[in-house]
Amino acid sequence: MWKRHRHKKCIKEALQRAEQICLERKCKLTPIRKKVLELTWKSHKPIKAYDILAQLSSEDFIEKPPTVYRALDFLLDKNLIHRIESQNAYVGCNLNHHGLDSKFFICDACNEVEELAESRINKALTEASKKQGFIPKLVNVEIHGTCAQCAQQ
Amino acid sequence: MWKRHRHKKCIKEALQRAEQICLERKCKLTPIRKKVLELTWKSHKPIKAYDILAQLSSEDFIEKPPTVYRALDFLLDKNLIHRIESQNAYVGCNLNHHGLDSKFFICDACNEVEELAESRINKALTEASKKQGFIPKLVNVEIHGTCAQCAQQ
DNA sequence: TATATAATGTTATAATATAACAGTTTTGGA
DNA sequence: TCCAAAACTGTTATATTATAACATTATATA
Repeated sequence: MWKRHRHKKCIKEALQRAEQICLERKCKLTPIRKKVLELTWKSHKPIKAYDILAQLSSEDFIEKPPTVYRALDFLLDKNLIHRIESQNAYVGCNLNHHGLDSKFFICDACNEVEELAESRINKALTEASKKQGFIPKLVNVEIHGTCAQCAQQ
Repeated sequence: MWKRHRHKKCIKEALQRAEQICLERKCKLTPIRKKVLELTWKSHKPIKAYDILAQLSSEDFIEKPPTVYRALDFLLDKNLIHRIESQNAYVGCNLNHHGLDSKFFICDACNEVEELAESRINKALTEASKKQGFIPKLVNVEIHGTCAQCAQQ
């Protein structure tokens, strides 16, 4: 995704953020939830629920779908991960979501996903909503195409 | 969705557009495809593949999943319908898509969907892409919330 | 320590989608 | 016209994604 991207730092920061948010919201980052969060951060490619399942079962965890979906639901609720709707897959999030909007660039070549925090888009969406009399609660934007790295090649 | 909305007109126009597009693109709006298109236009609420299946089987059509998914794929390819990713459901489209972008208001109260043709949003998306060096091919925007009609009540 | 709440375990099944191959219809060219 | 290719549809089976429902265990706190 990015040149000279130190991914271990991403993961570490994500886990620290998660701990922080769980403190604030008085909930627990249990071993399963933590492990699932780590797996969504394994790379910047979205991971599928049943792939998470497979990874868990290759370790000491119990390997039934509800286990995974519960952990995913927990993490989604805390905005620690997002669901990429067009792929039925999940990816870690390191943004602070004030509004409930998520916007992604999804590279169809390398499958990496990058989340945007772009207020211009939000502004345009808000204005379009107002014009229509629509009251927005939750926004999801998925932009498929080719990322800068893949485009160079 | 809209006050005094004459829905039969929507359906009629959608079918005419479909015939037109099939002429231009030298493909056929077969009875199954036409029927599936009509079902996506039954209302402005997205319809699920297996609900289409159920409706088909209550008529003279064959009722197997591939039949439906093939028709849906055909219609999606021609931009005659769209898939609402957050609902695994399908809805008719009456816009002319120049770029491959689709943007929806989805009312969580009445479940009706309205498609936007809003160039300001496209512009913001294009600019954000350029800034990131990302080459967009296909954009999907789903805005959940409350529509004007439902908000009044 | 009792007990309520949260979290996890377990079984089963629902909902969504596609692979693979067989048969039929349509189309366009010899 | 008739043949071959392409497009379309039929059919069986199965893959993929997700949840319902209830049992058990851990944790927090009165």
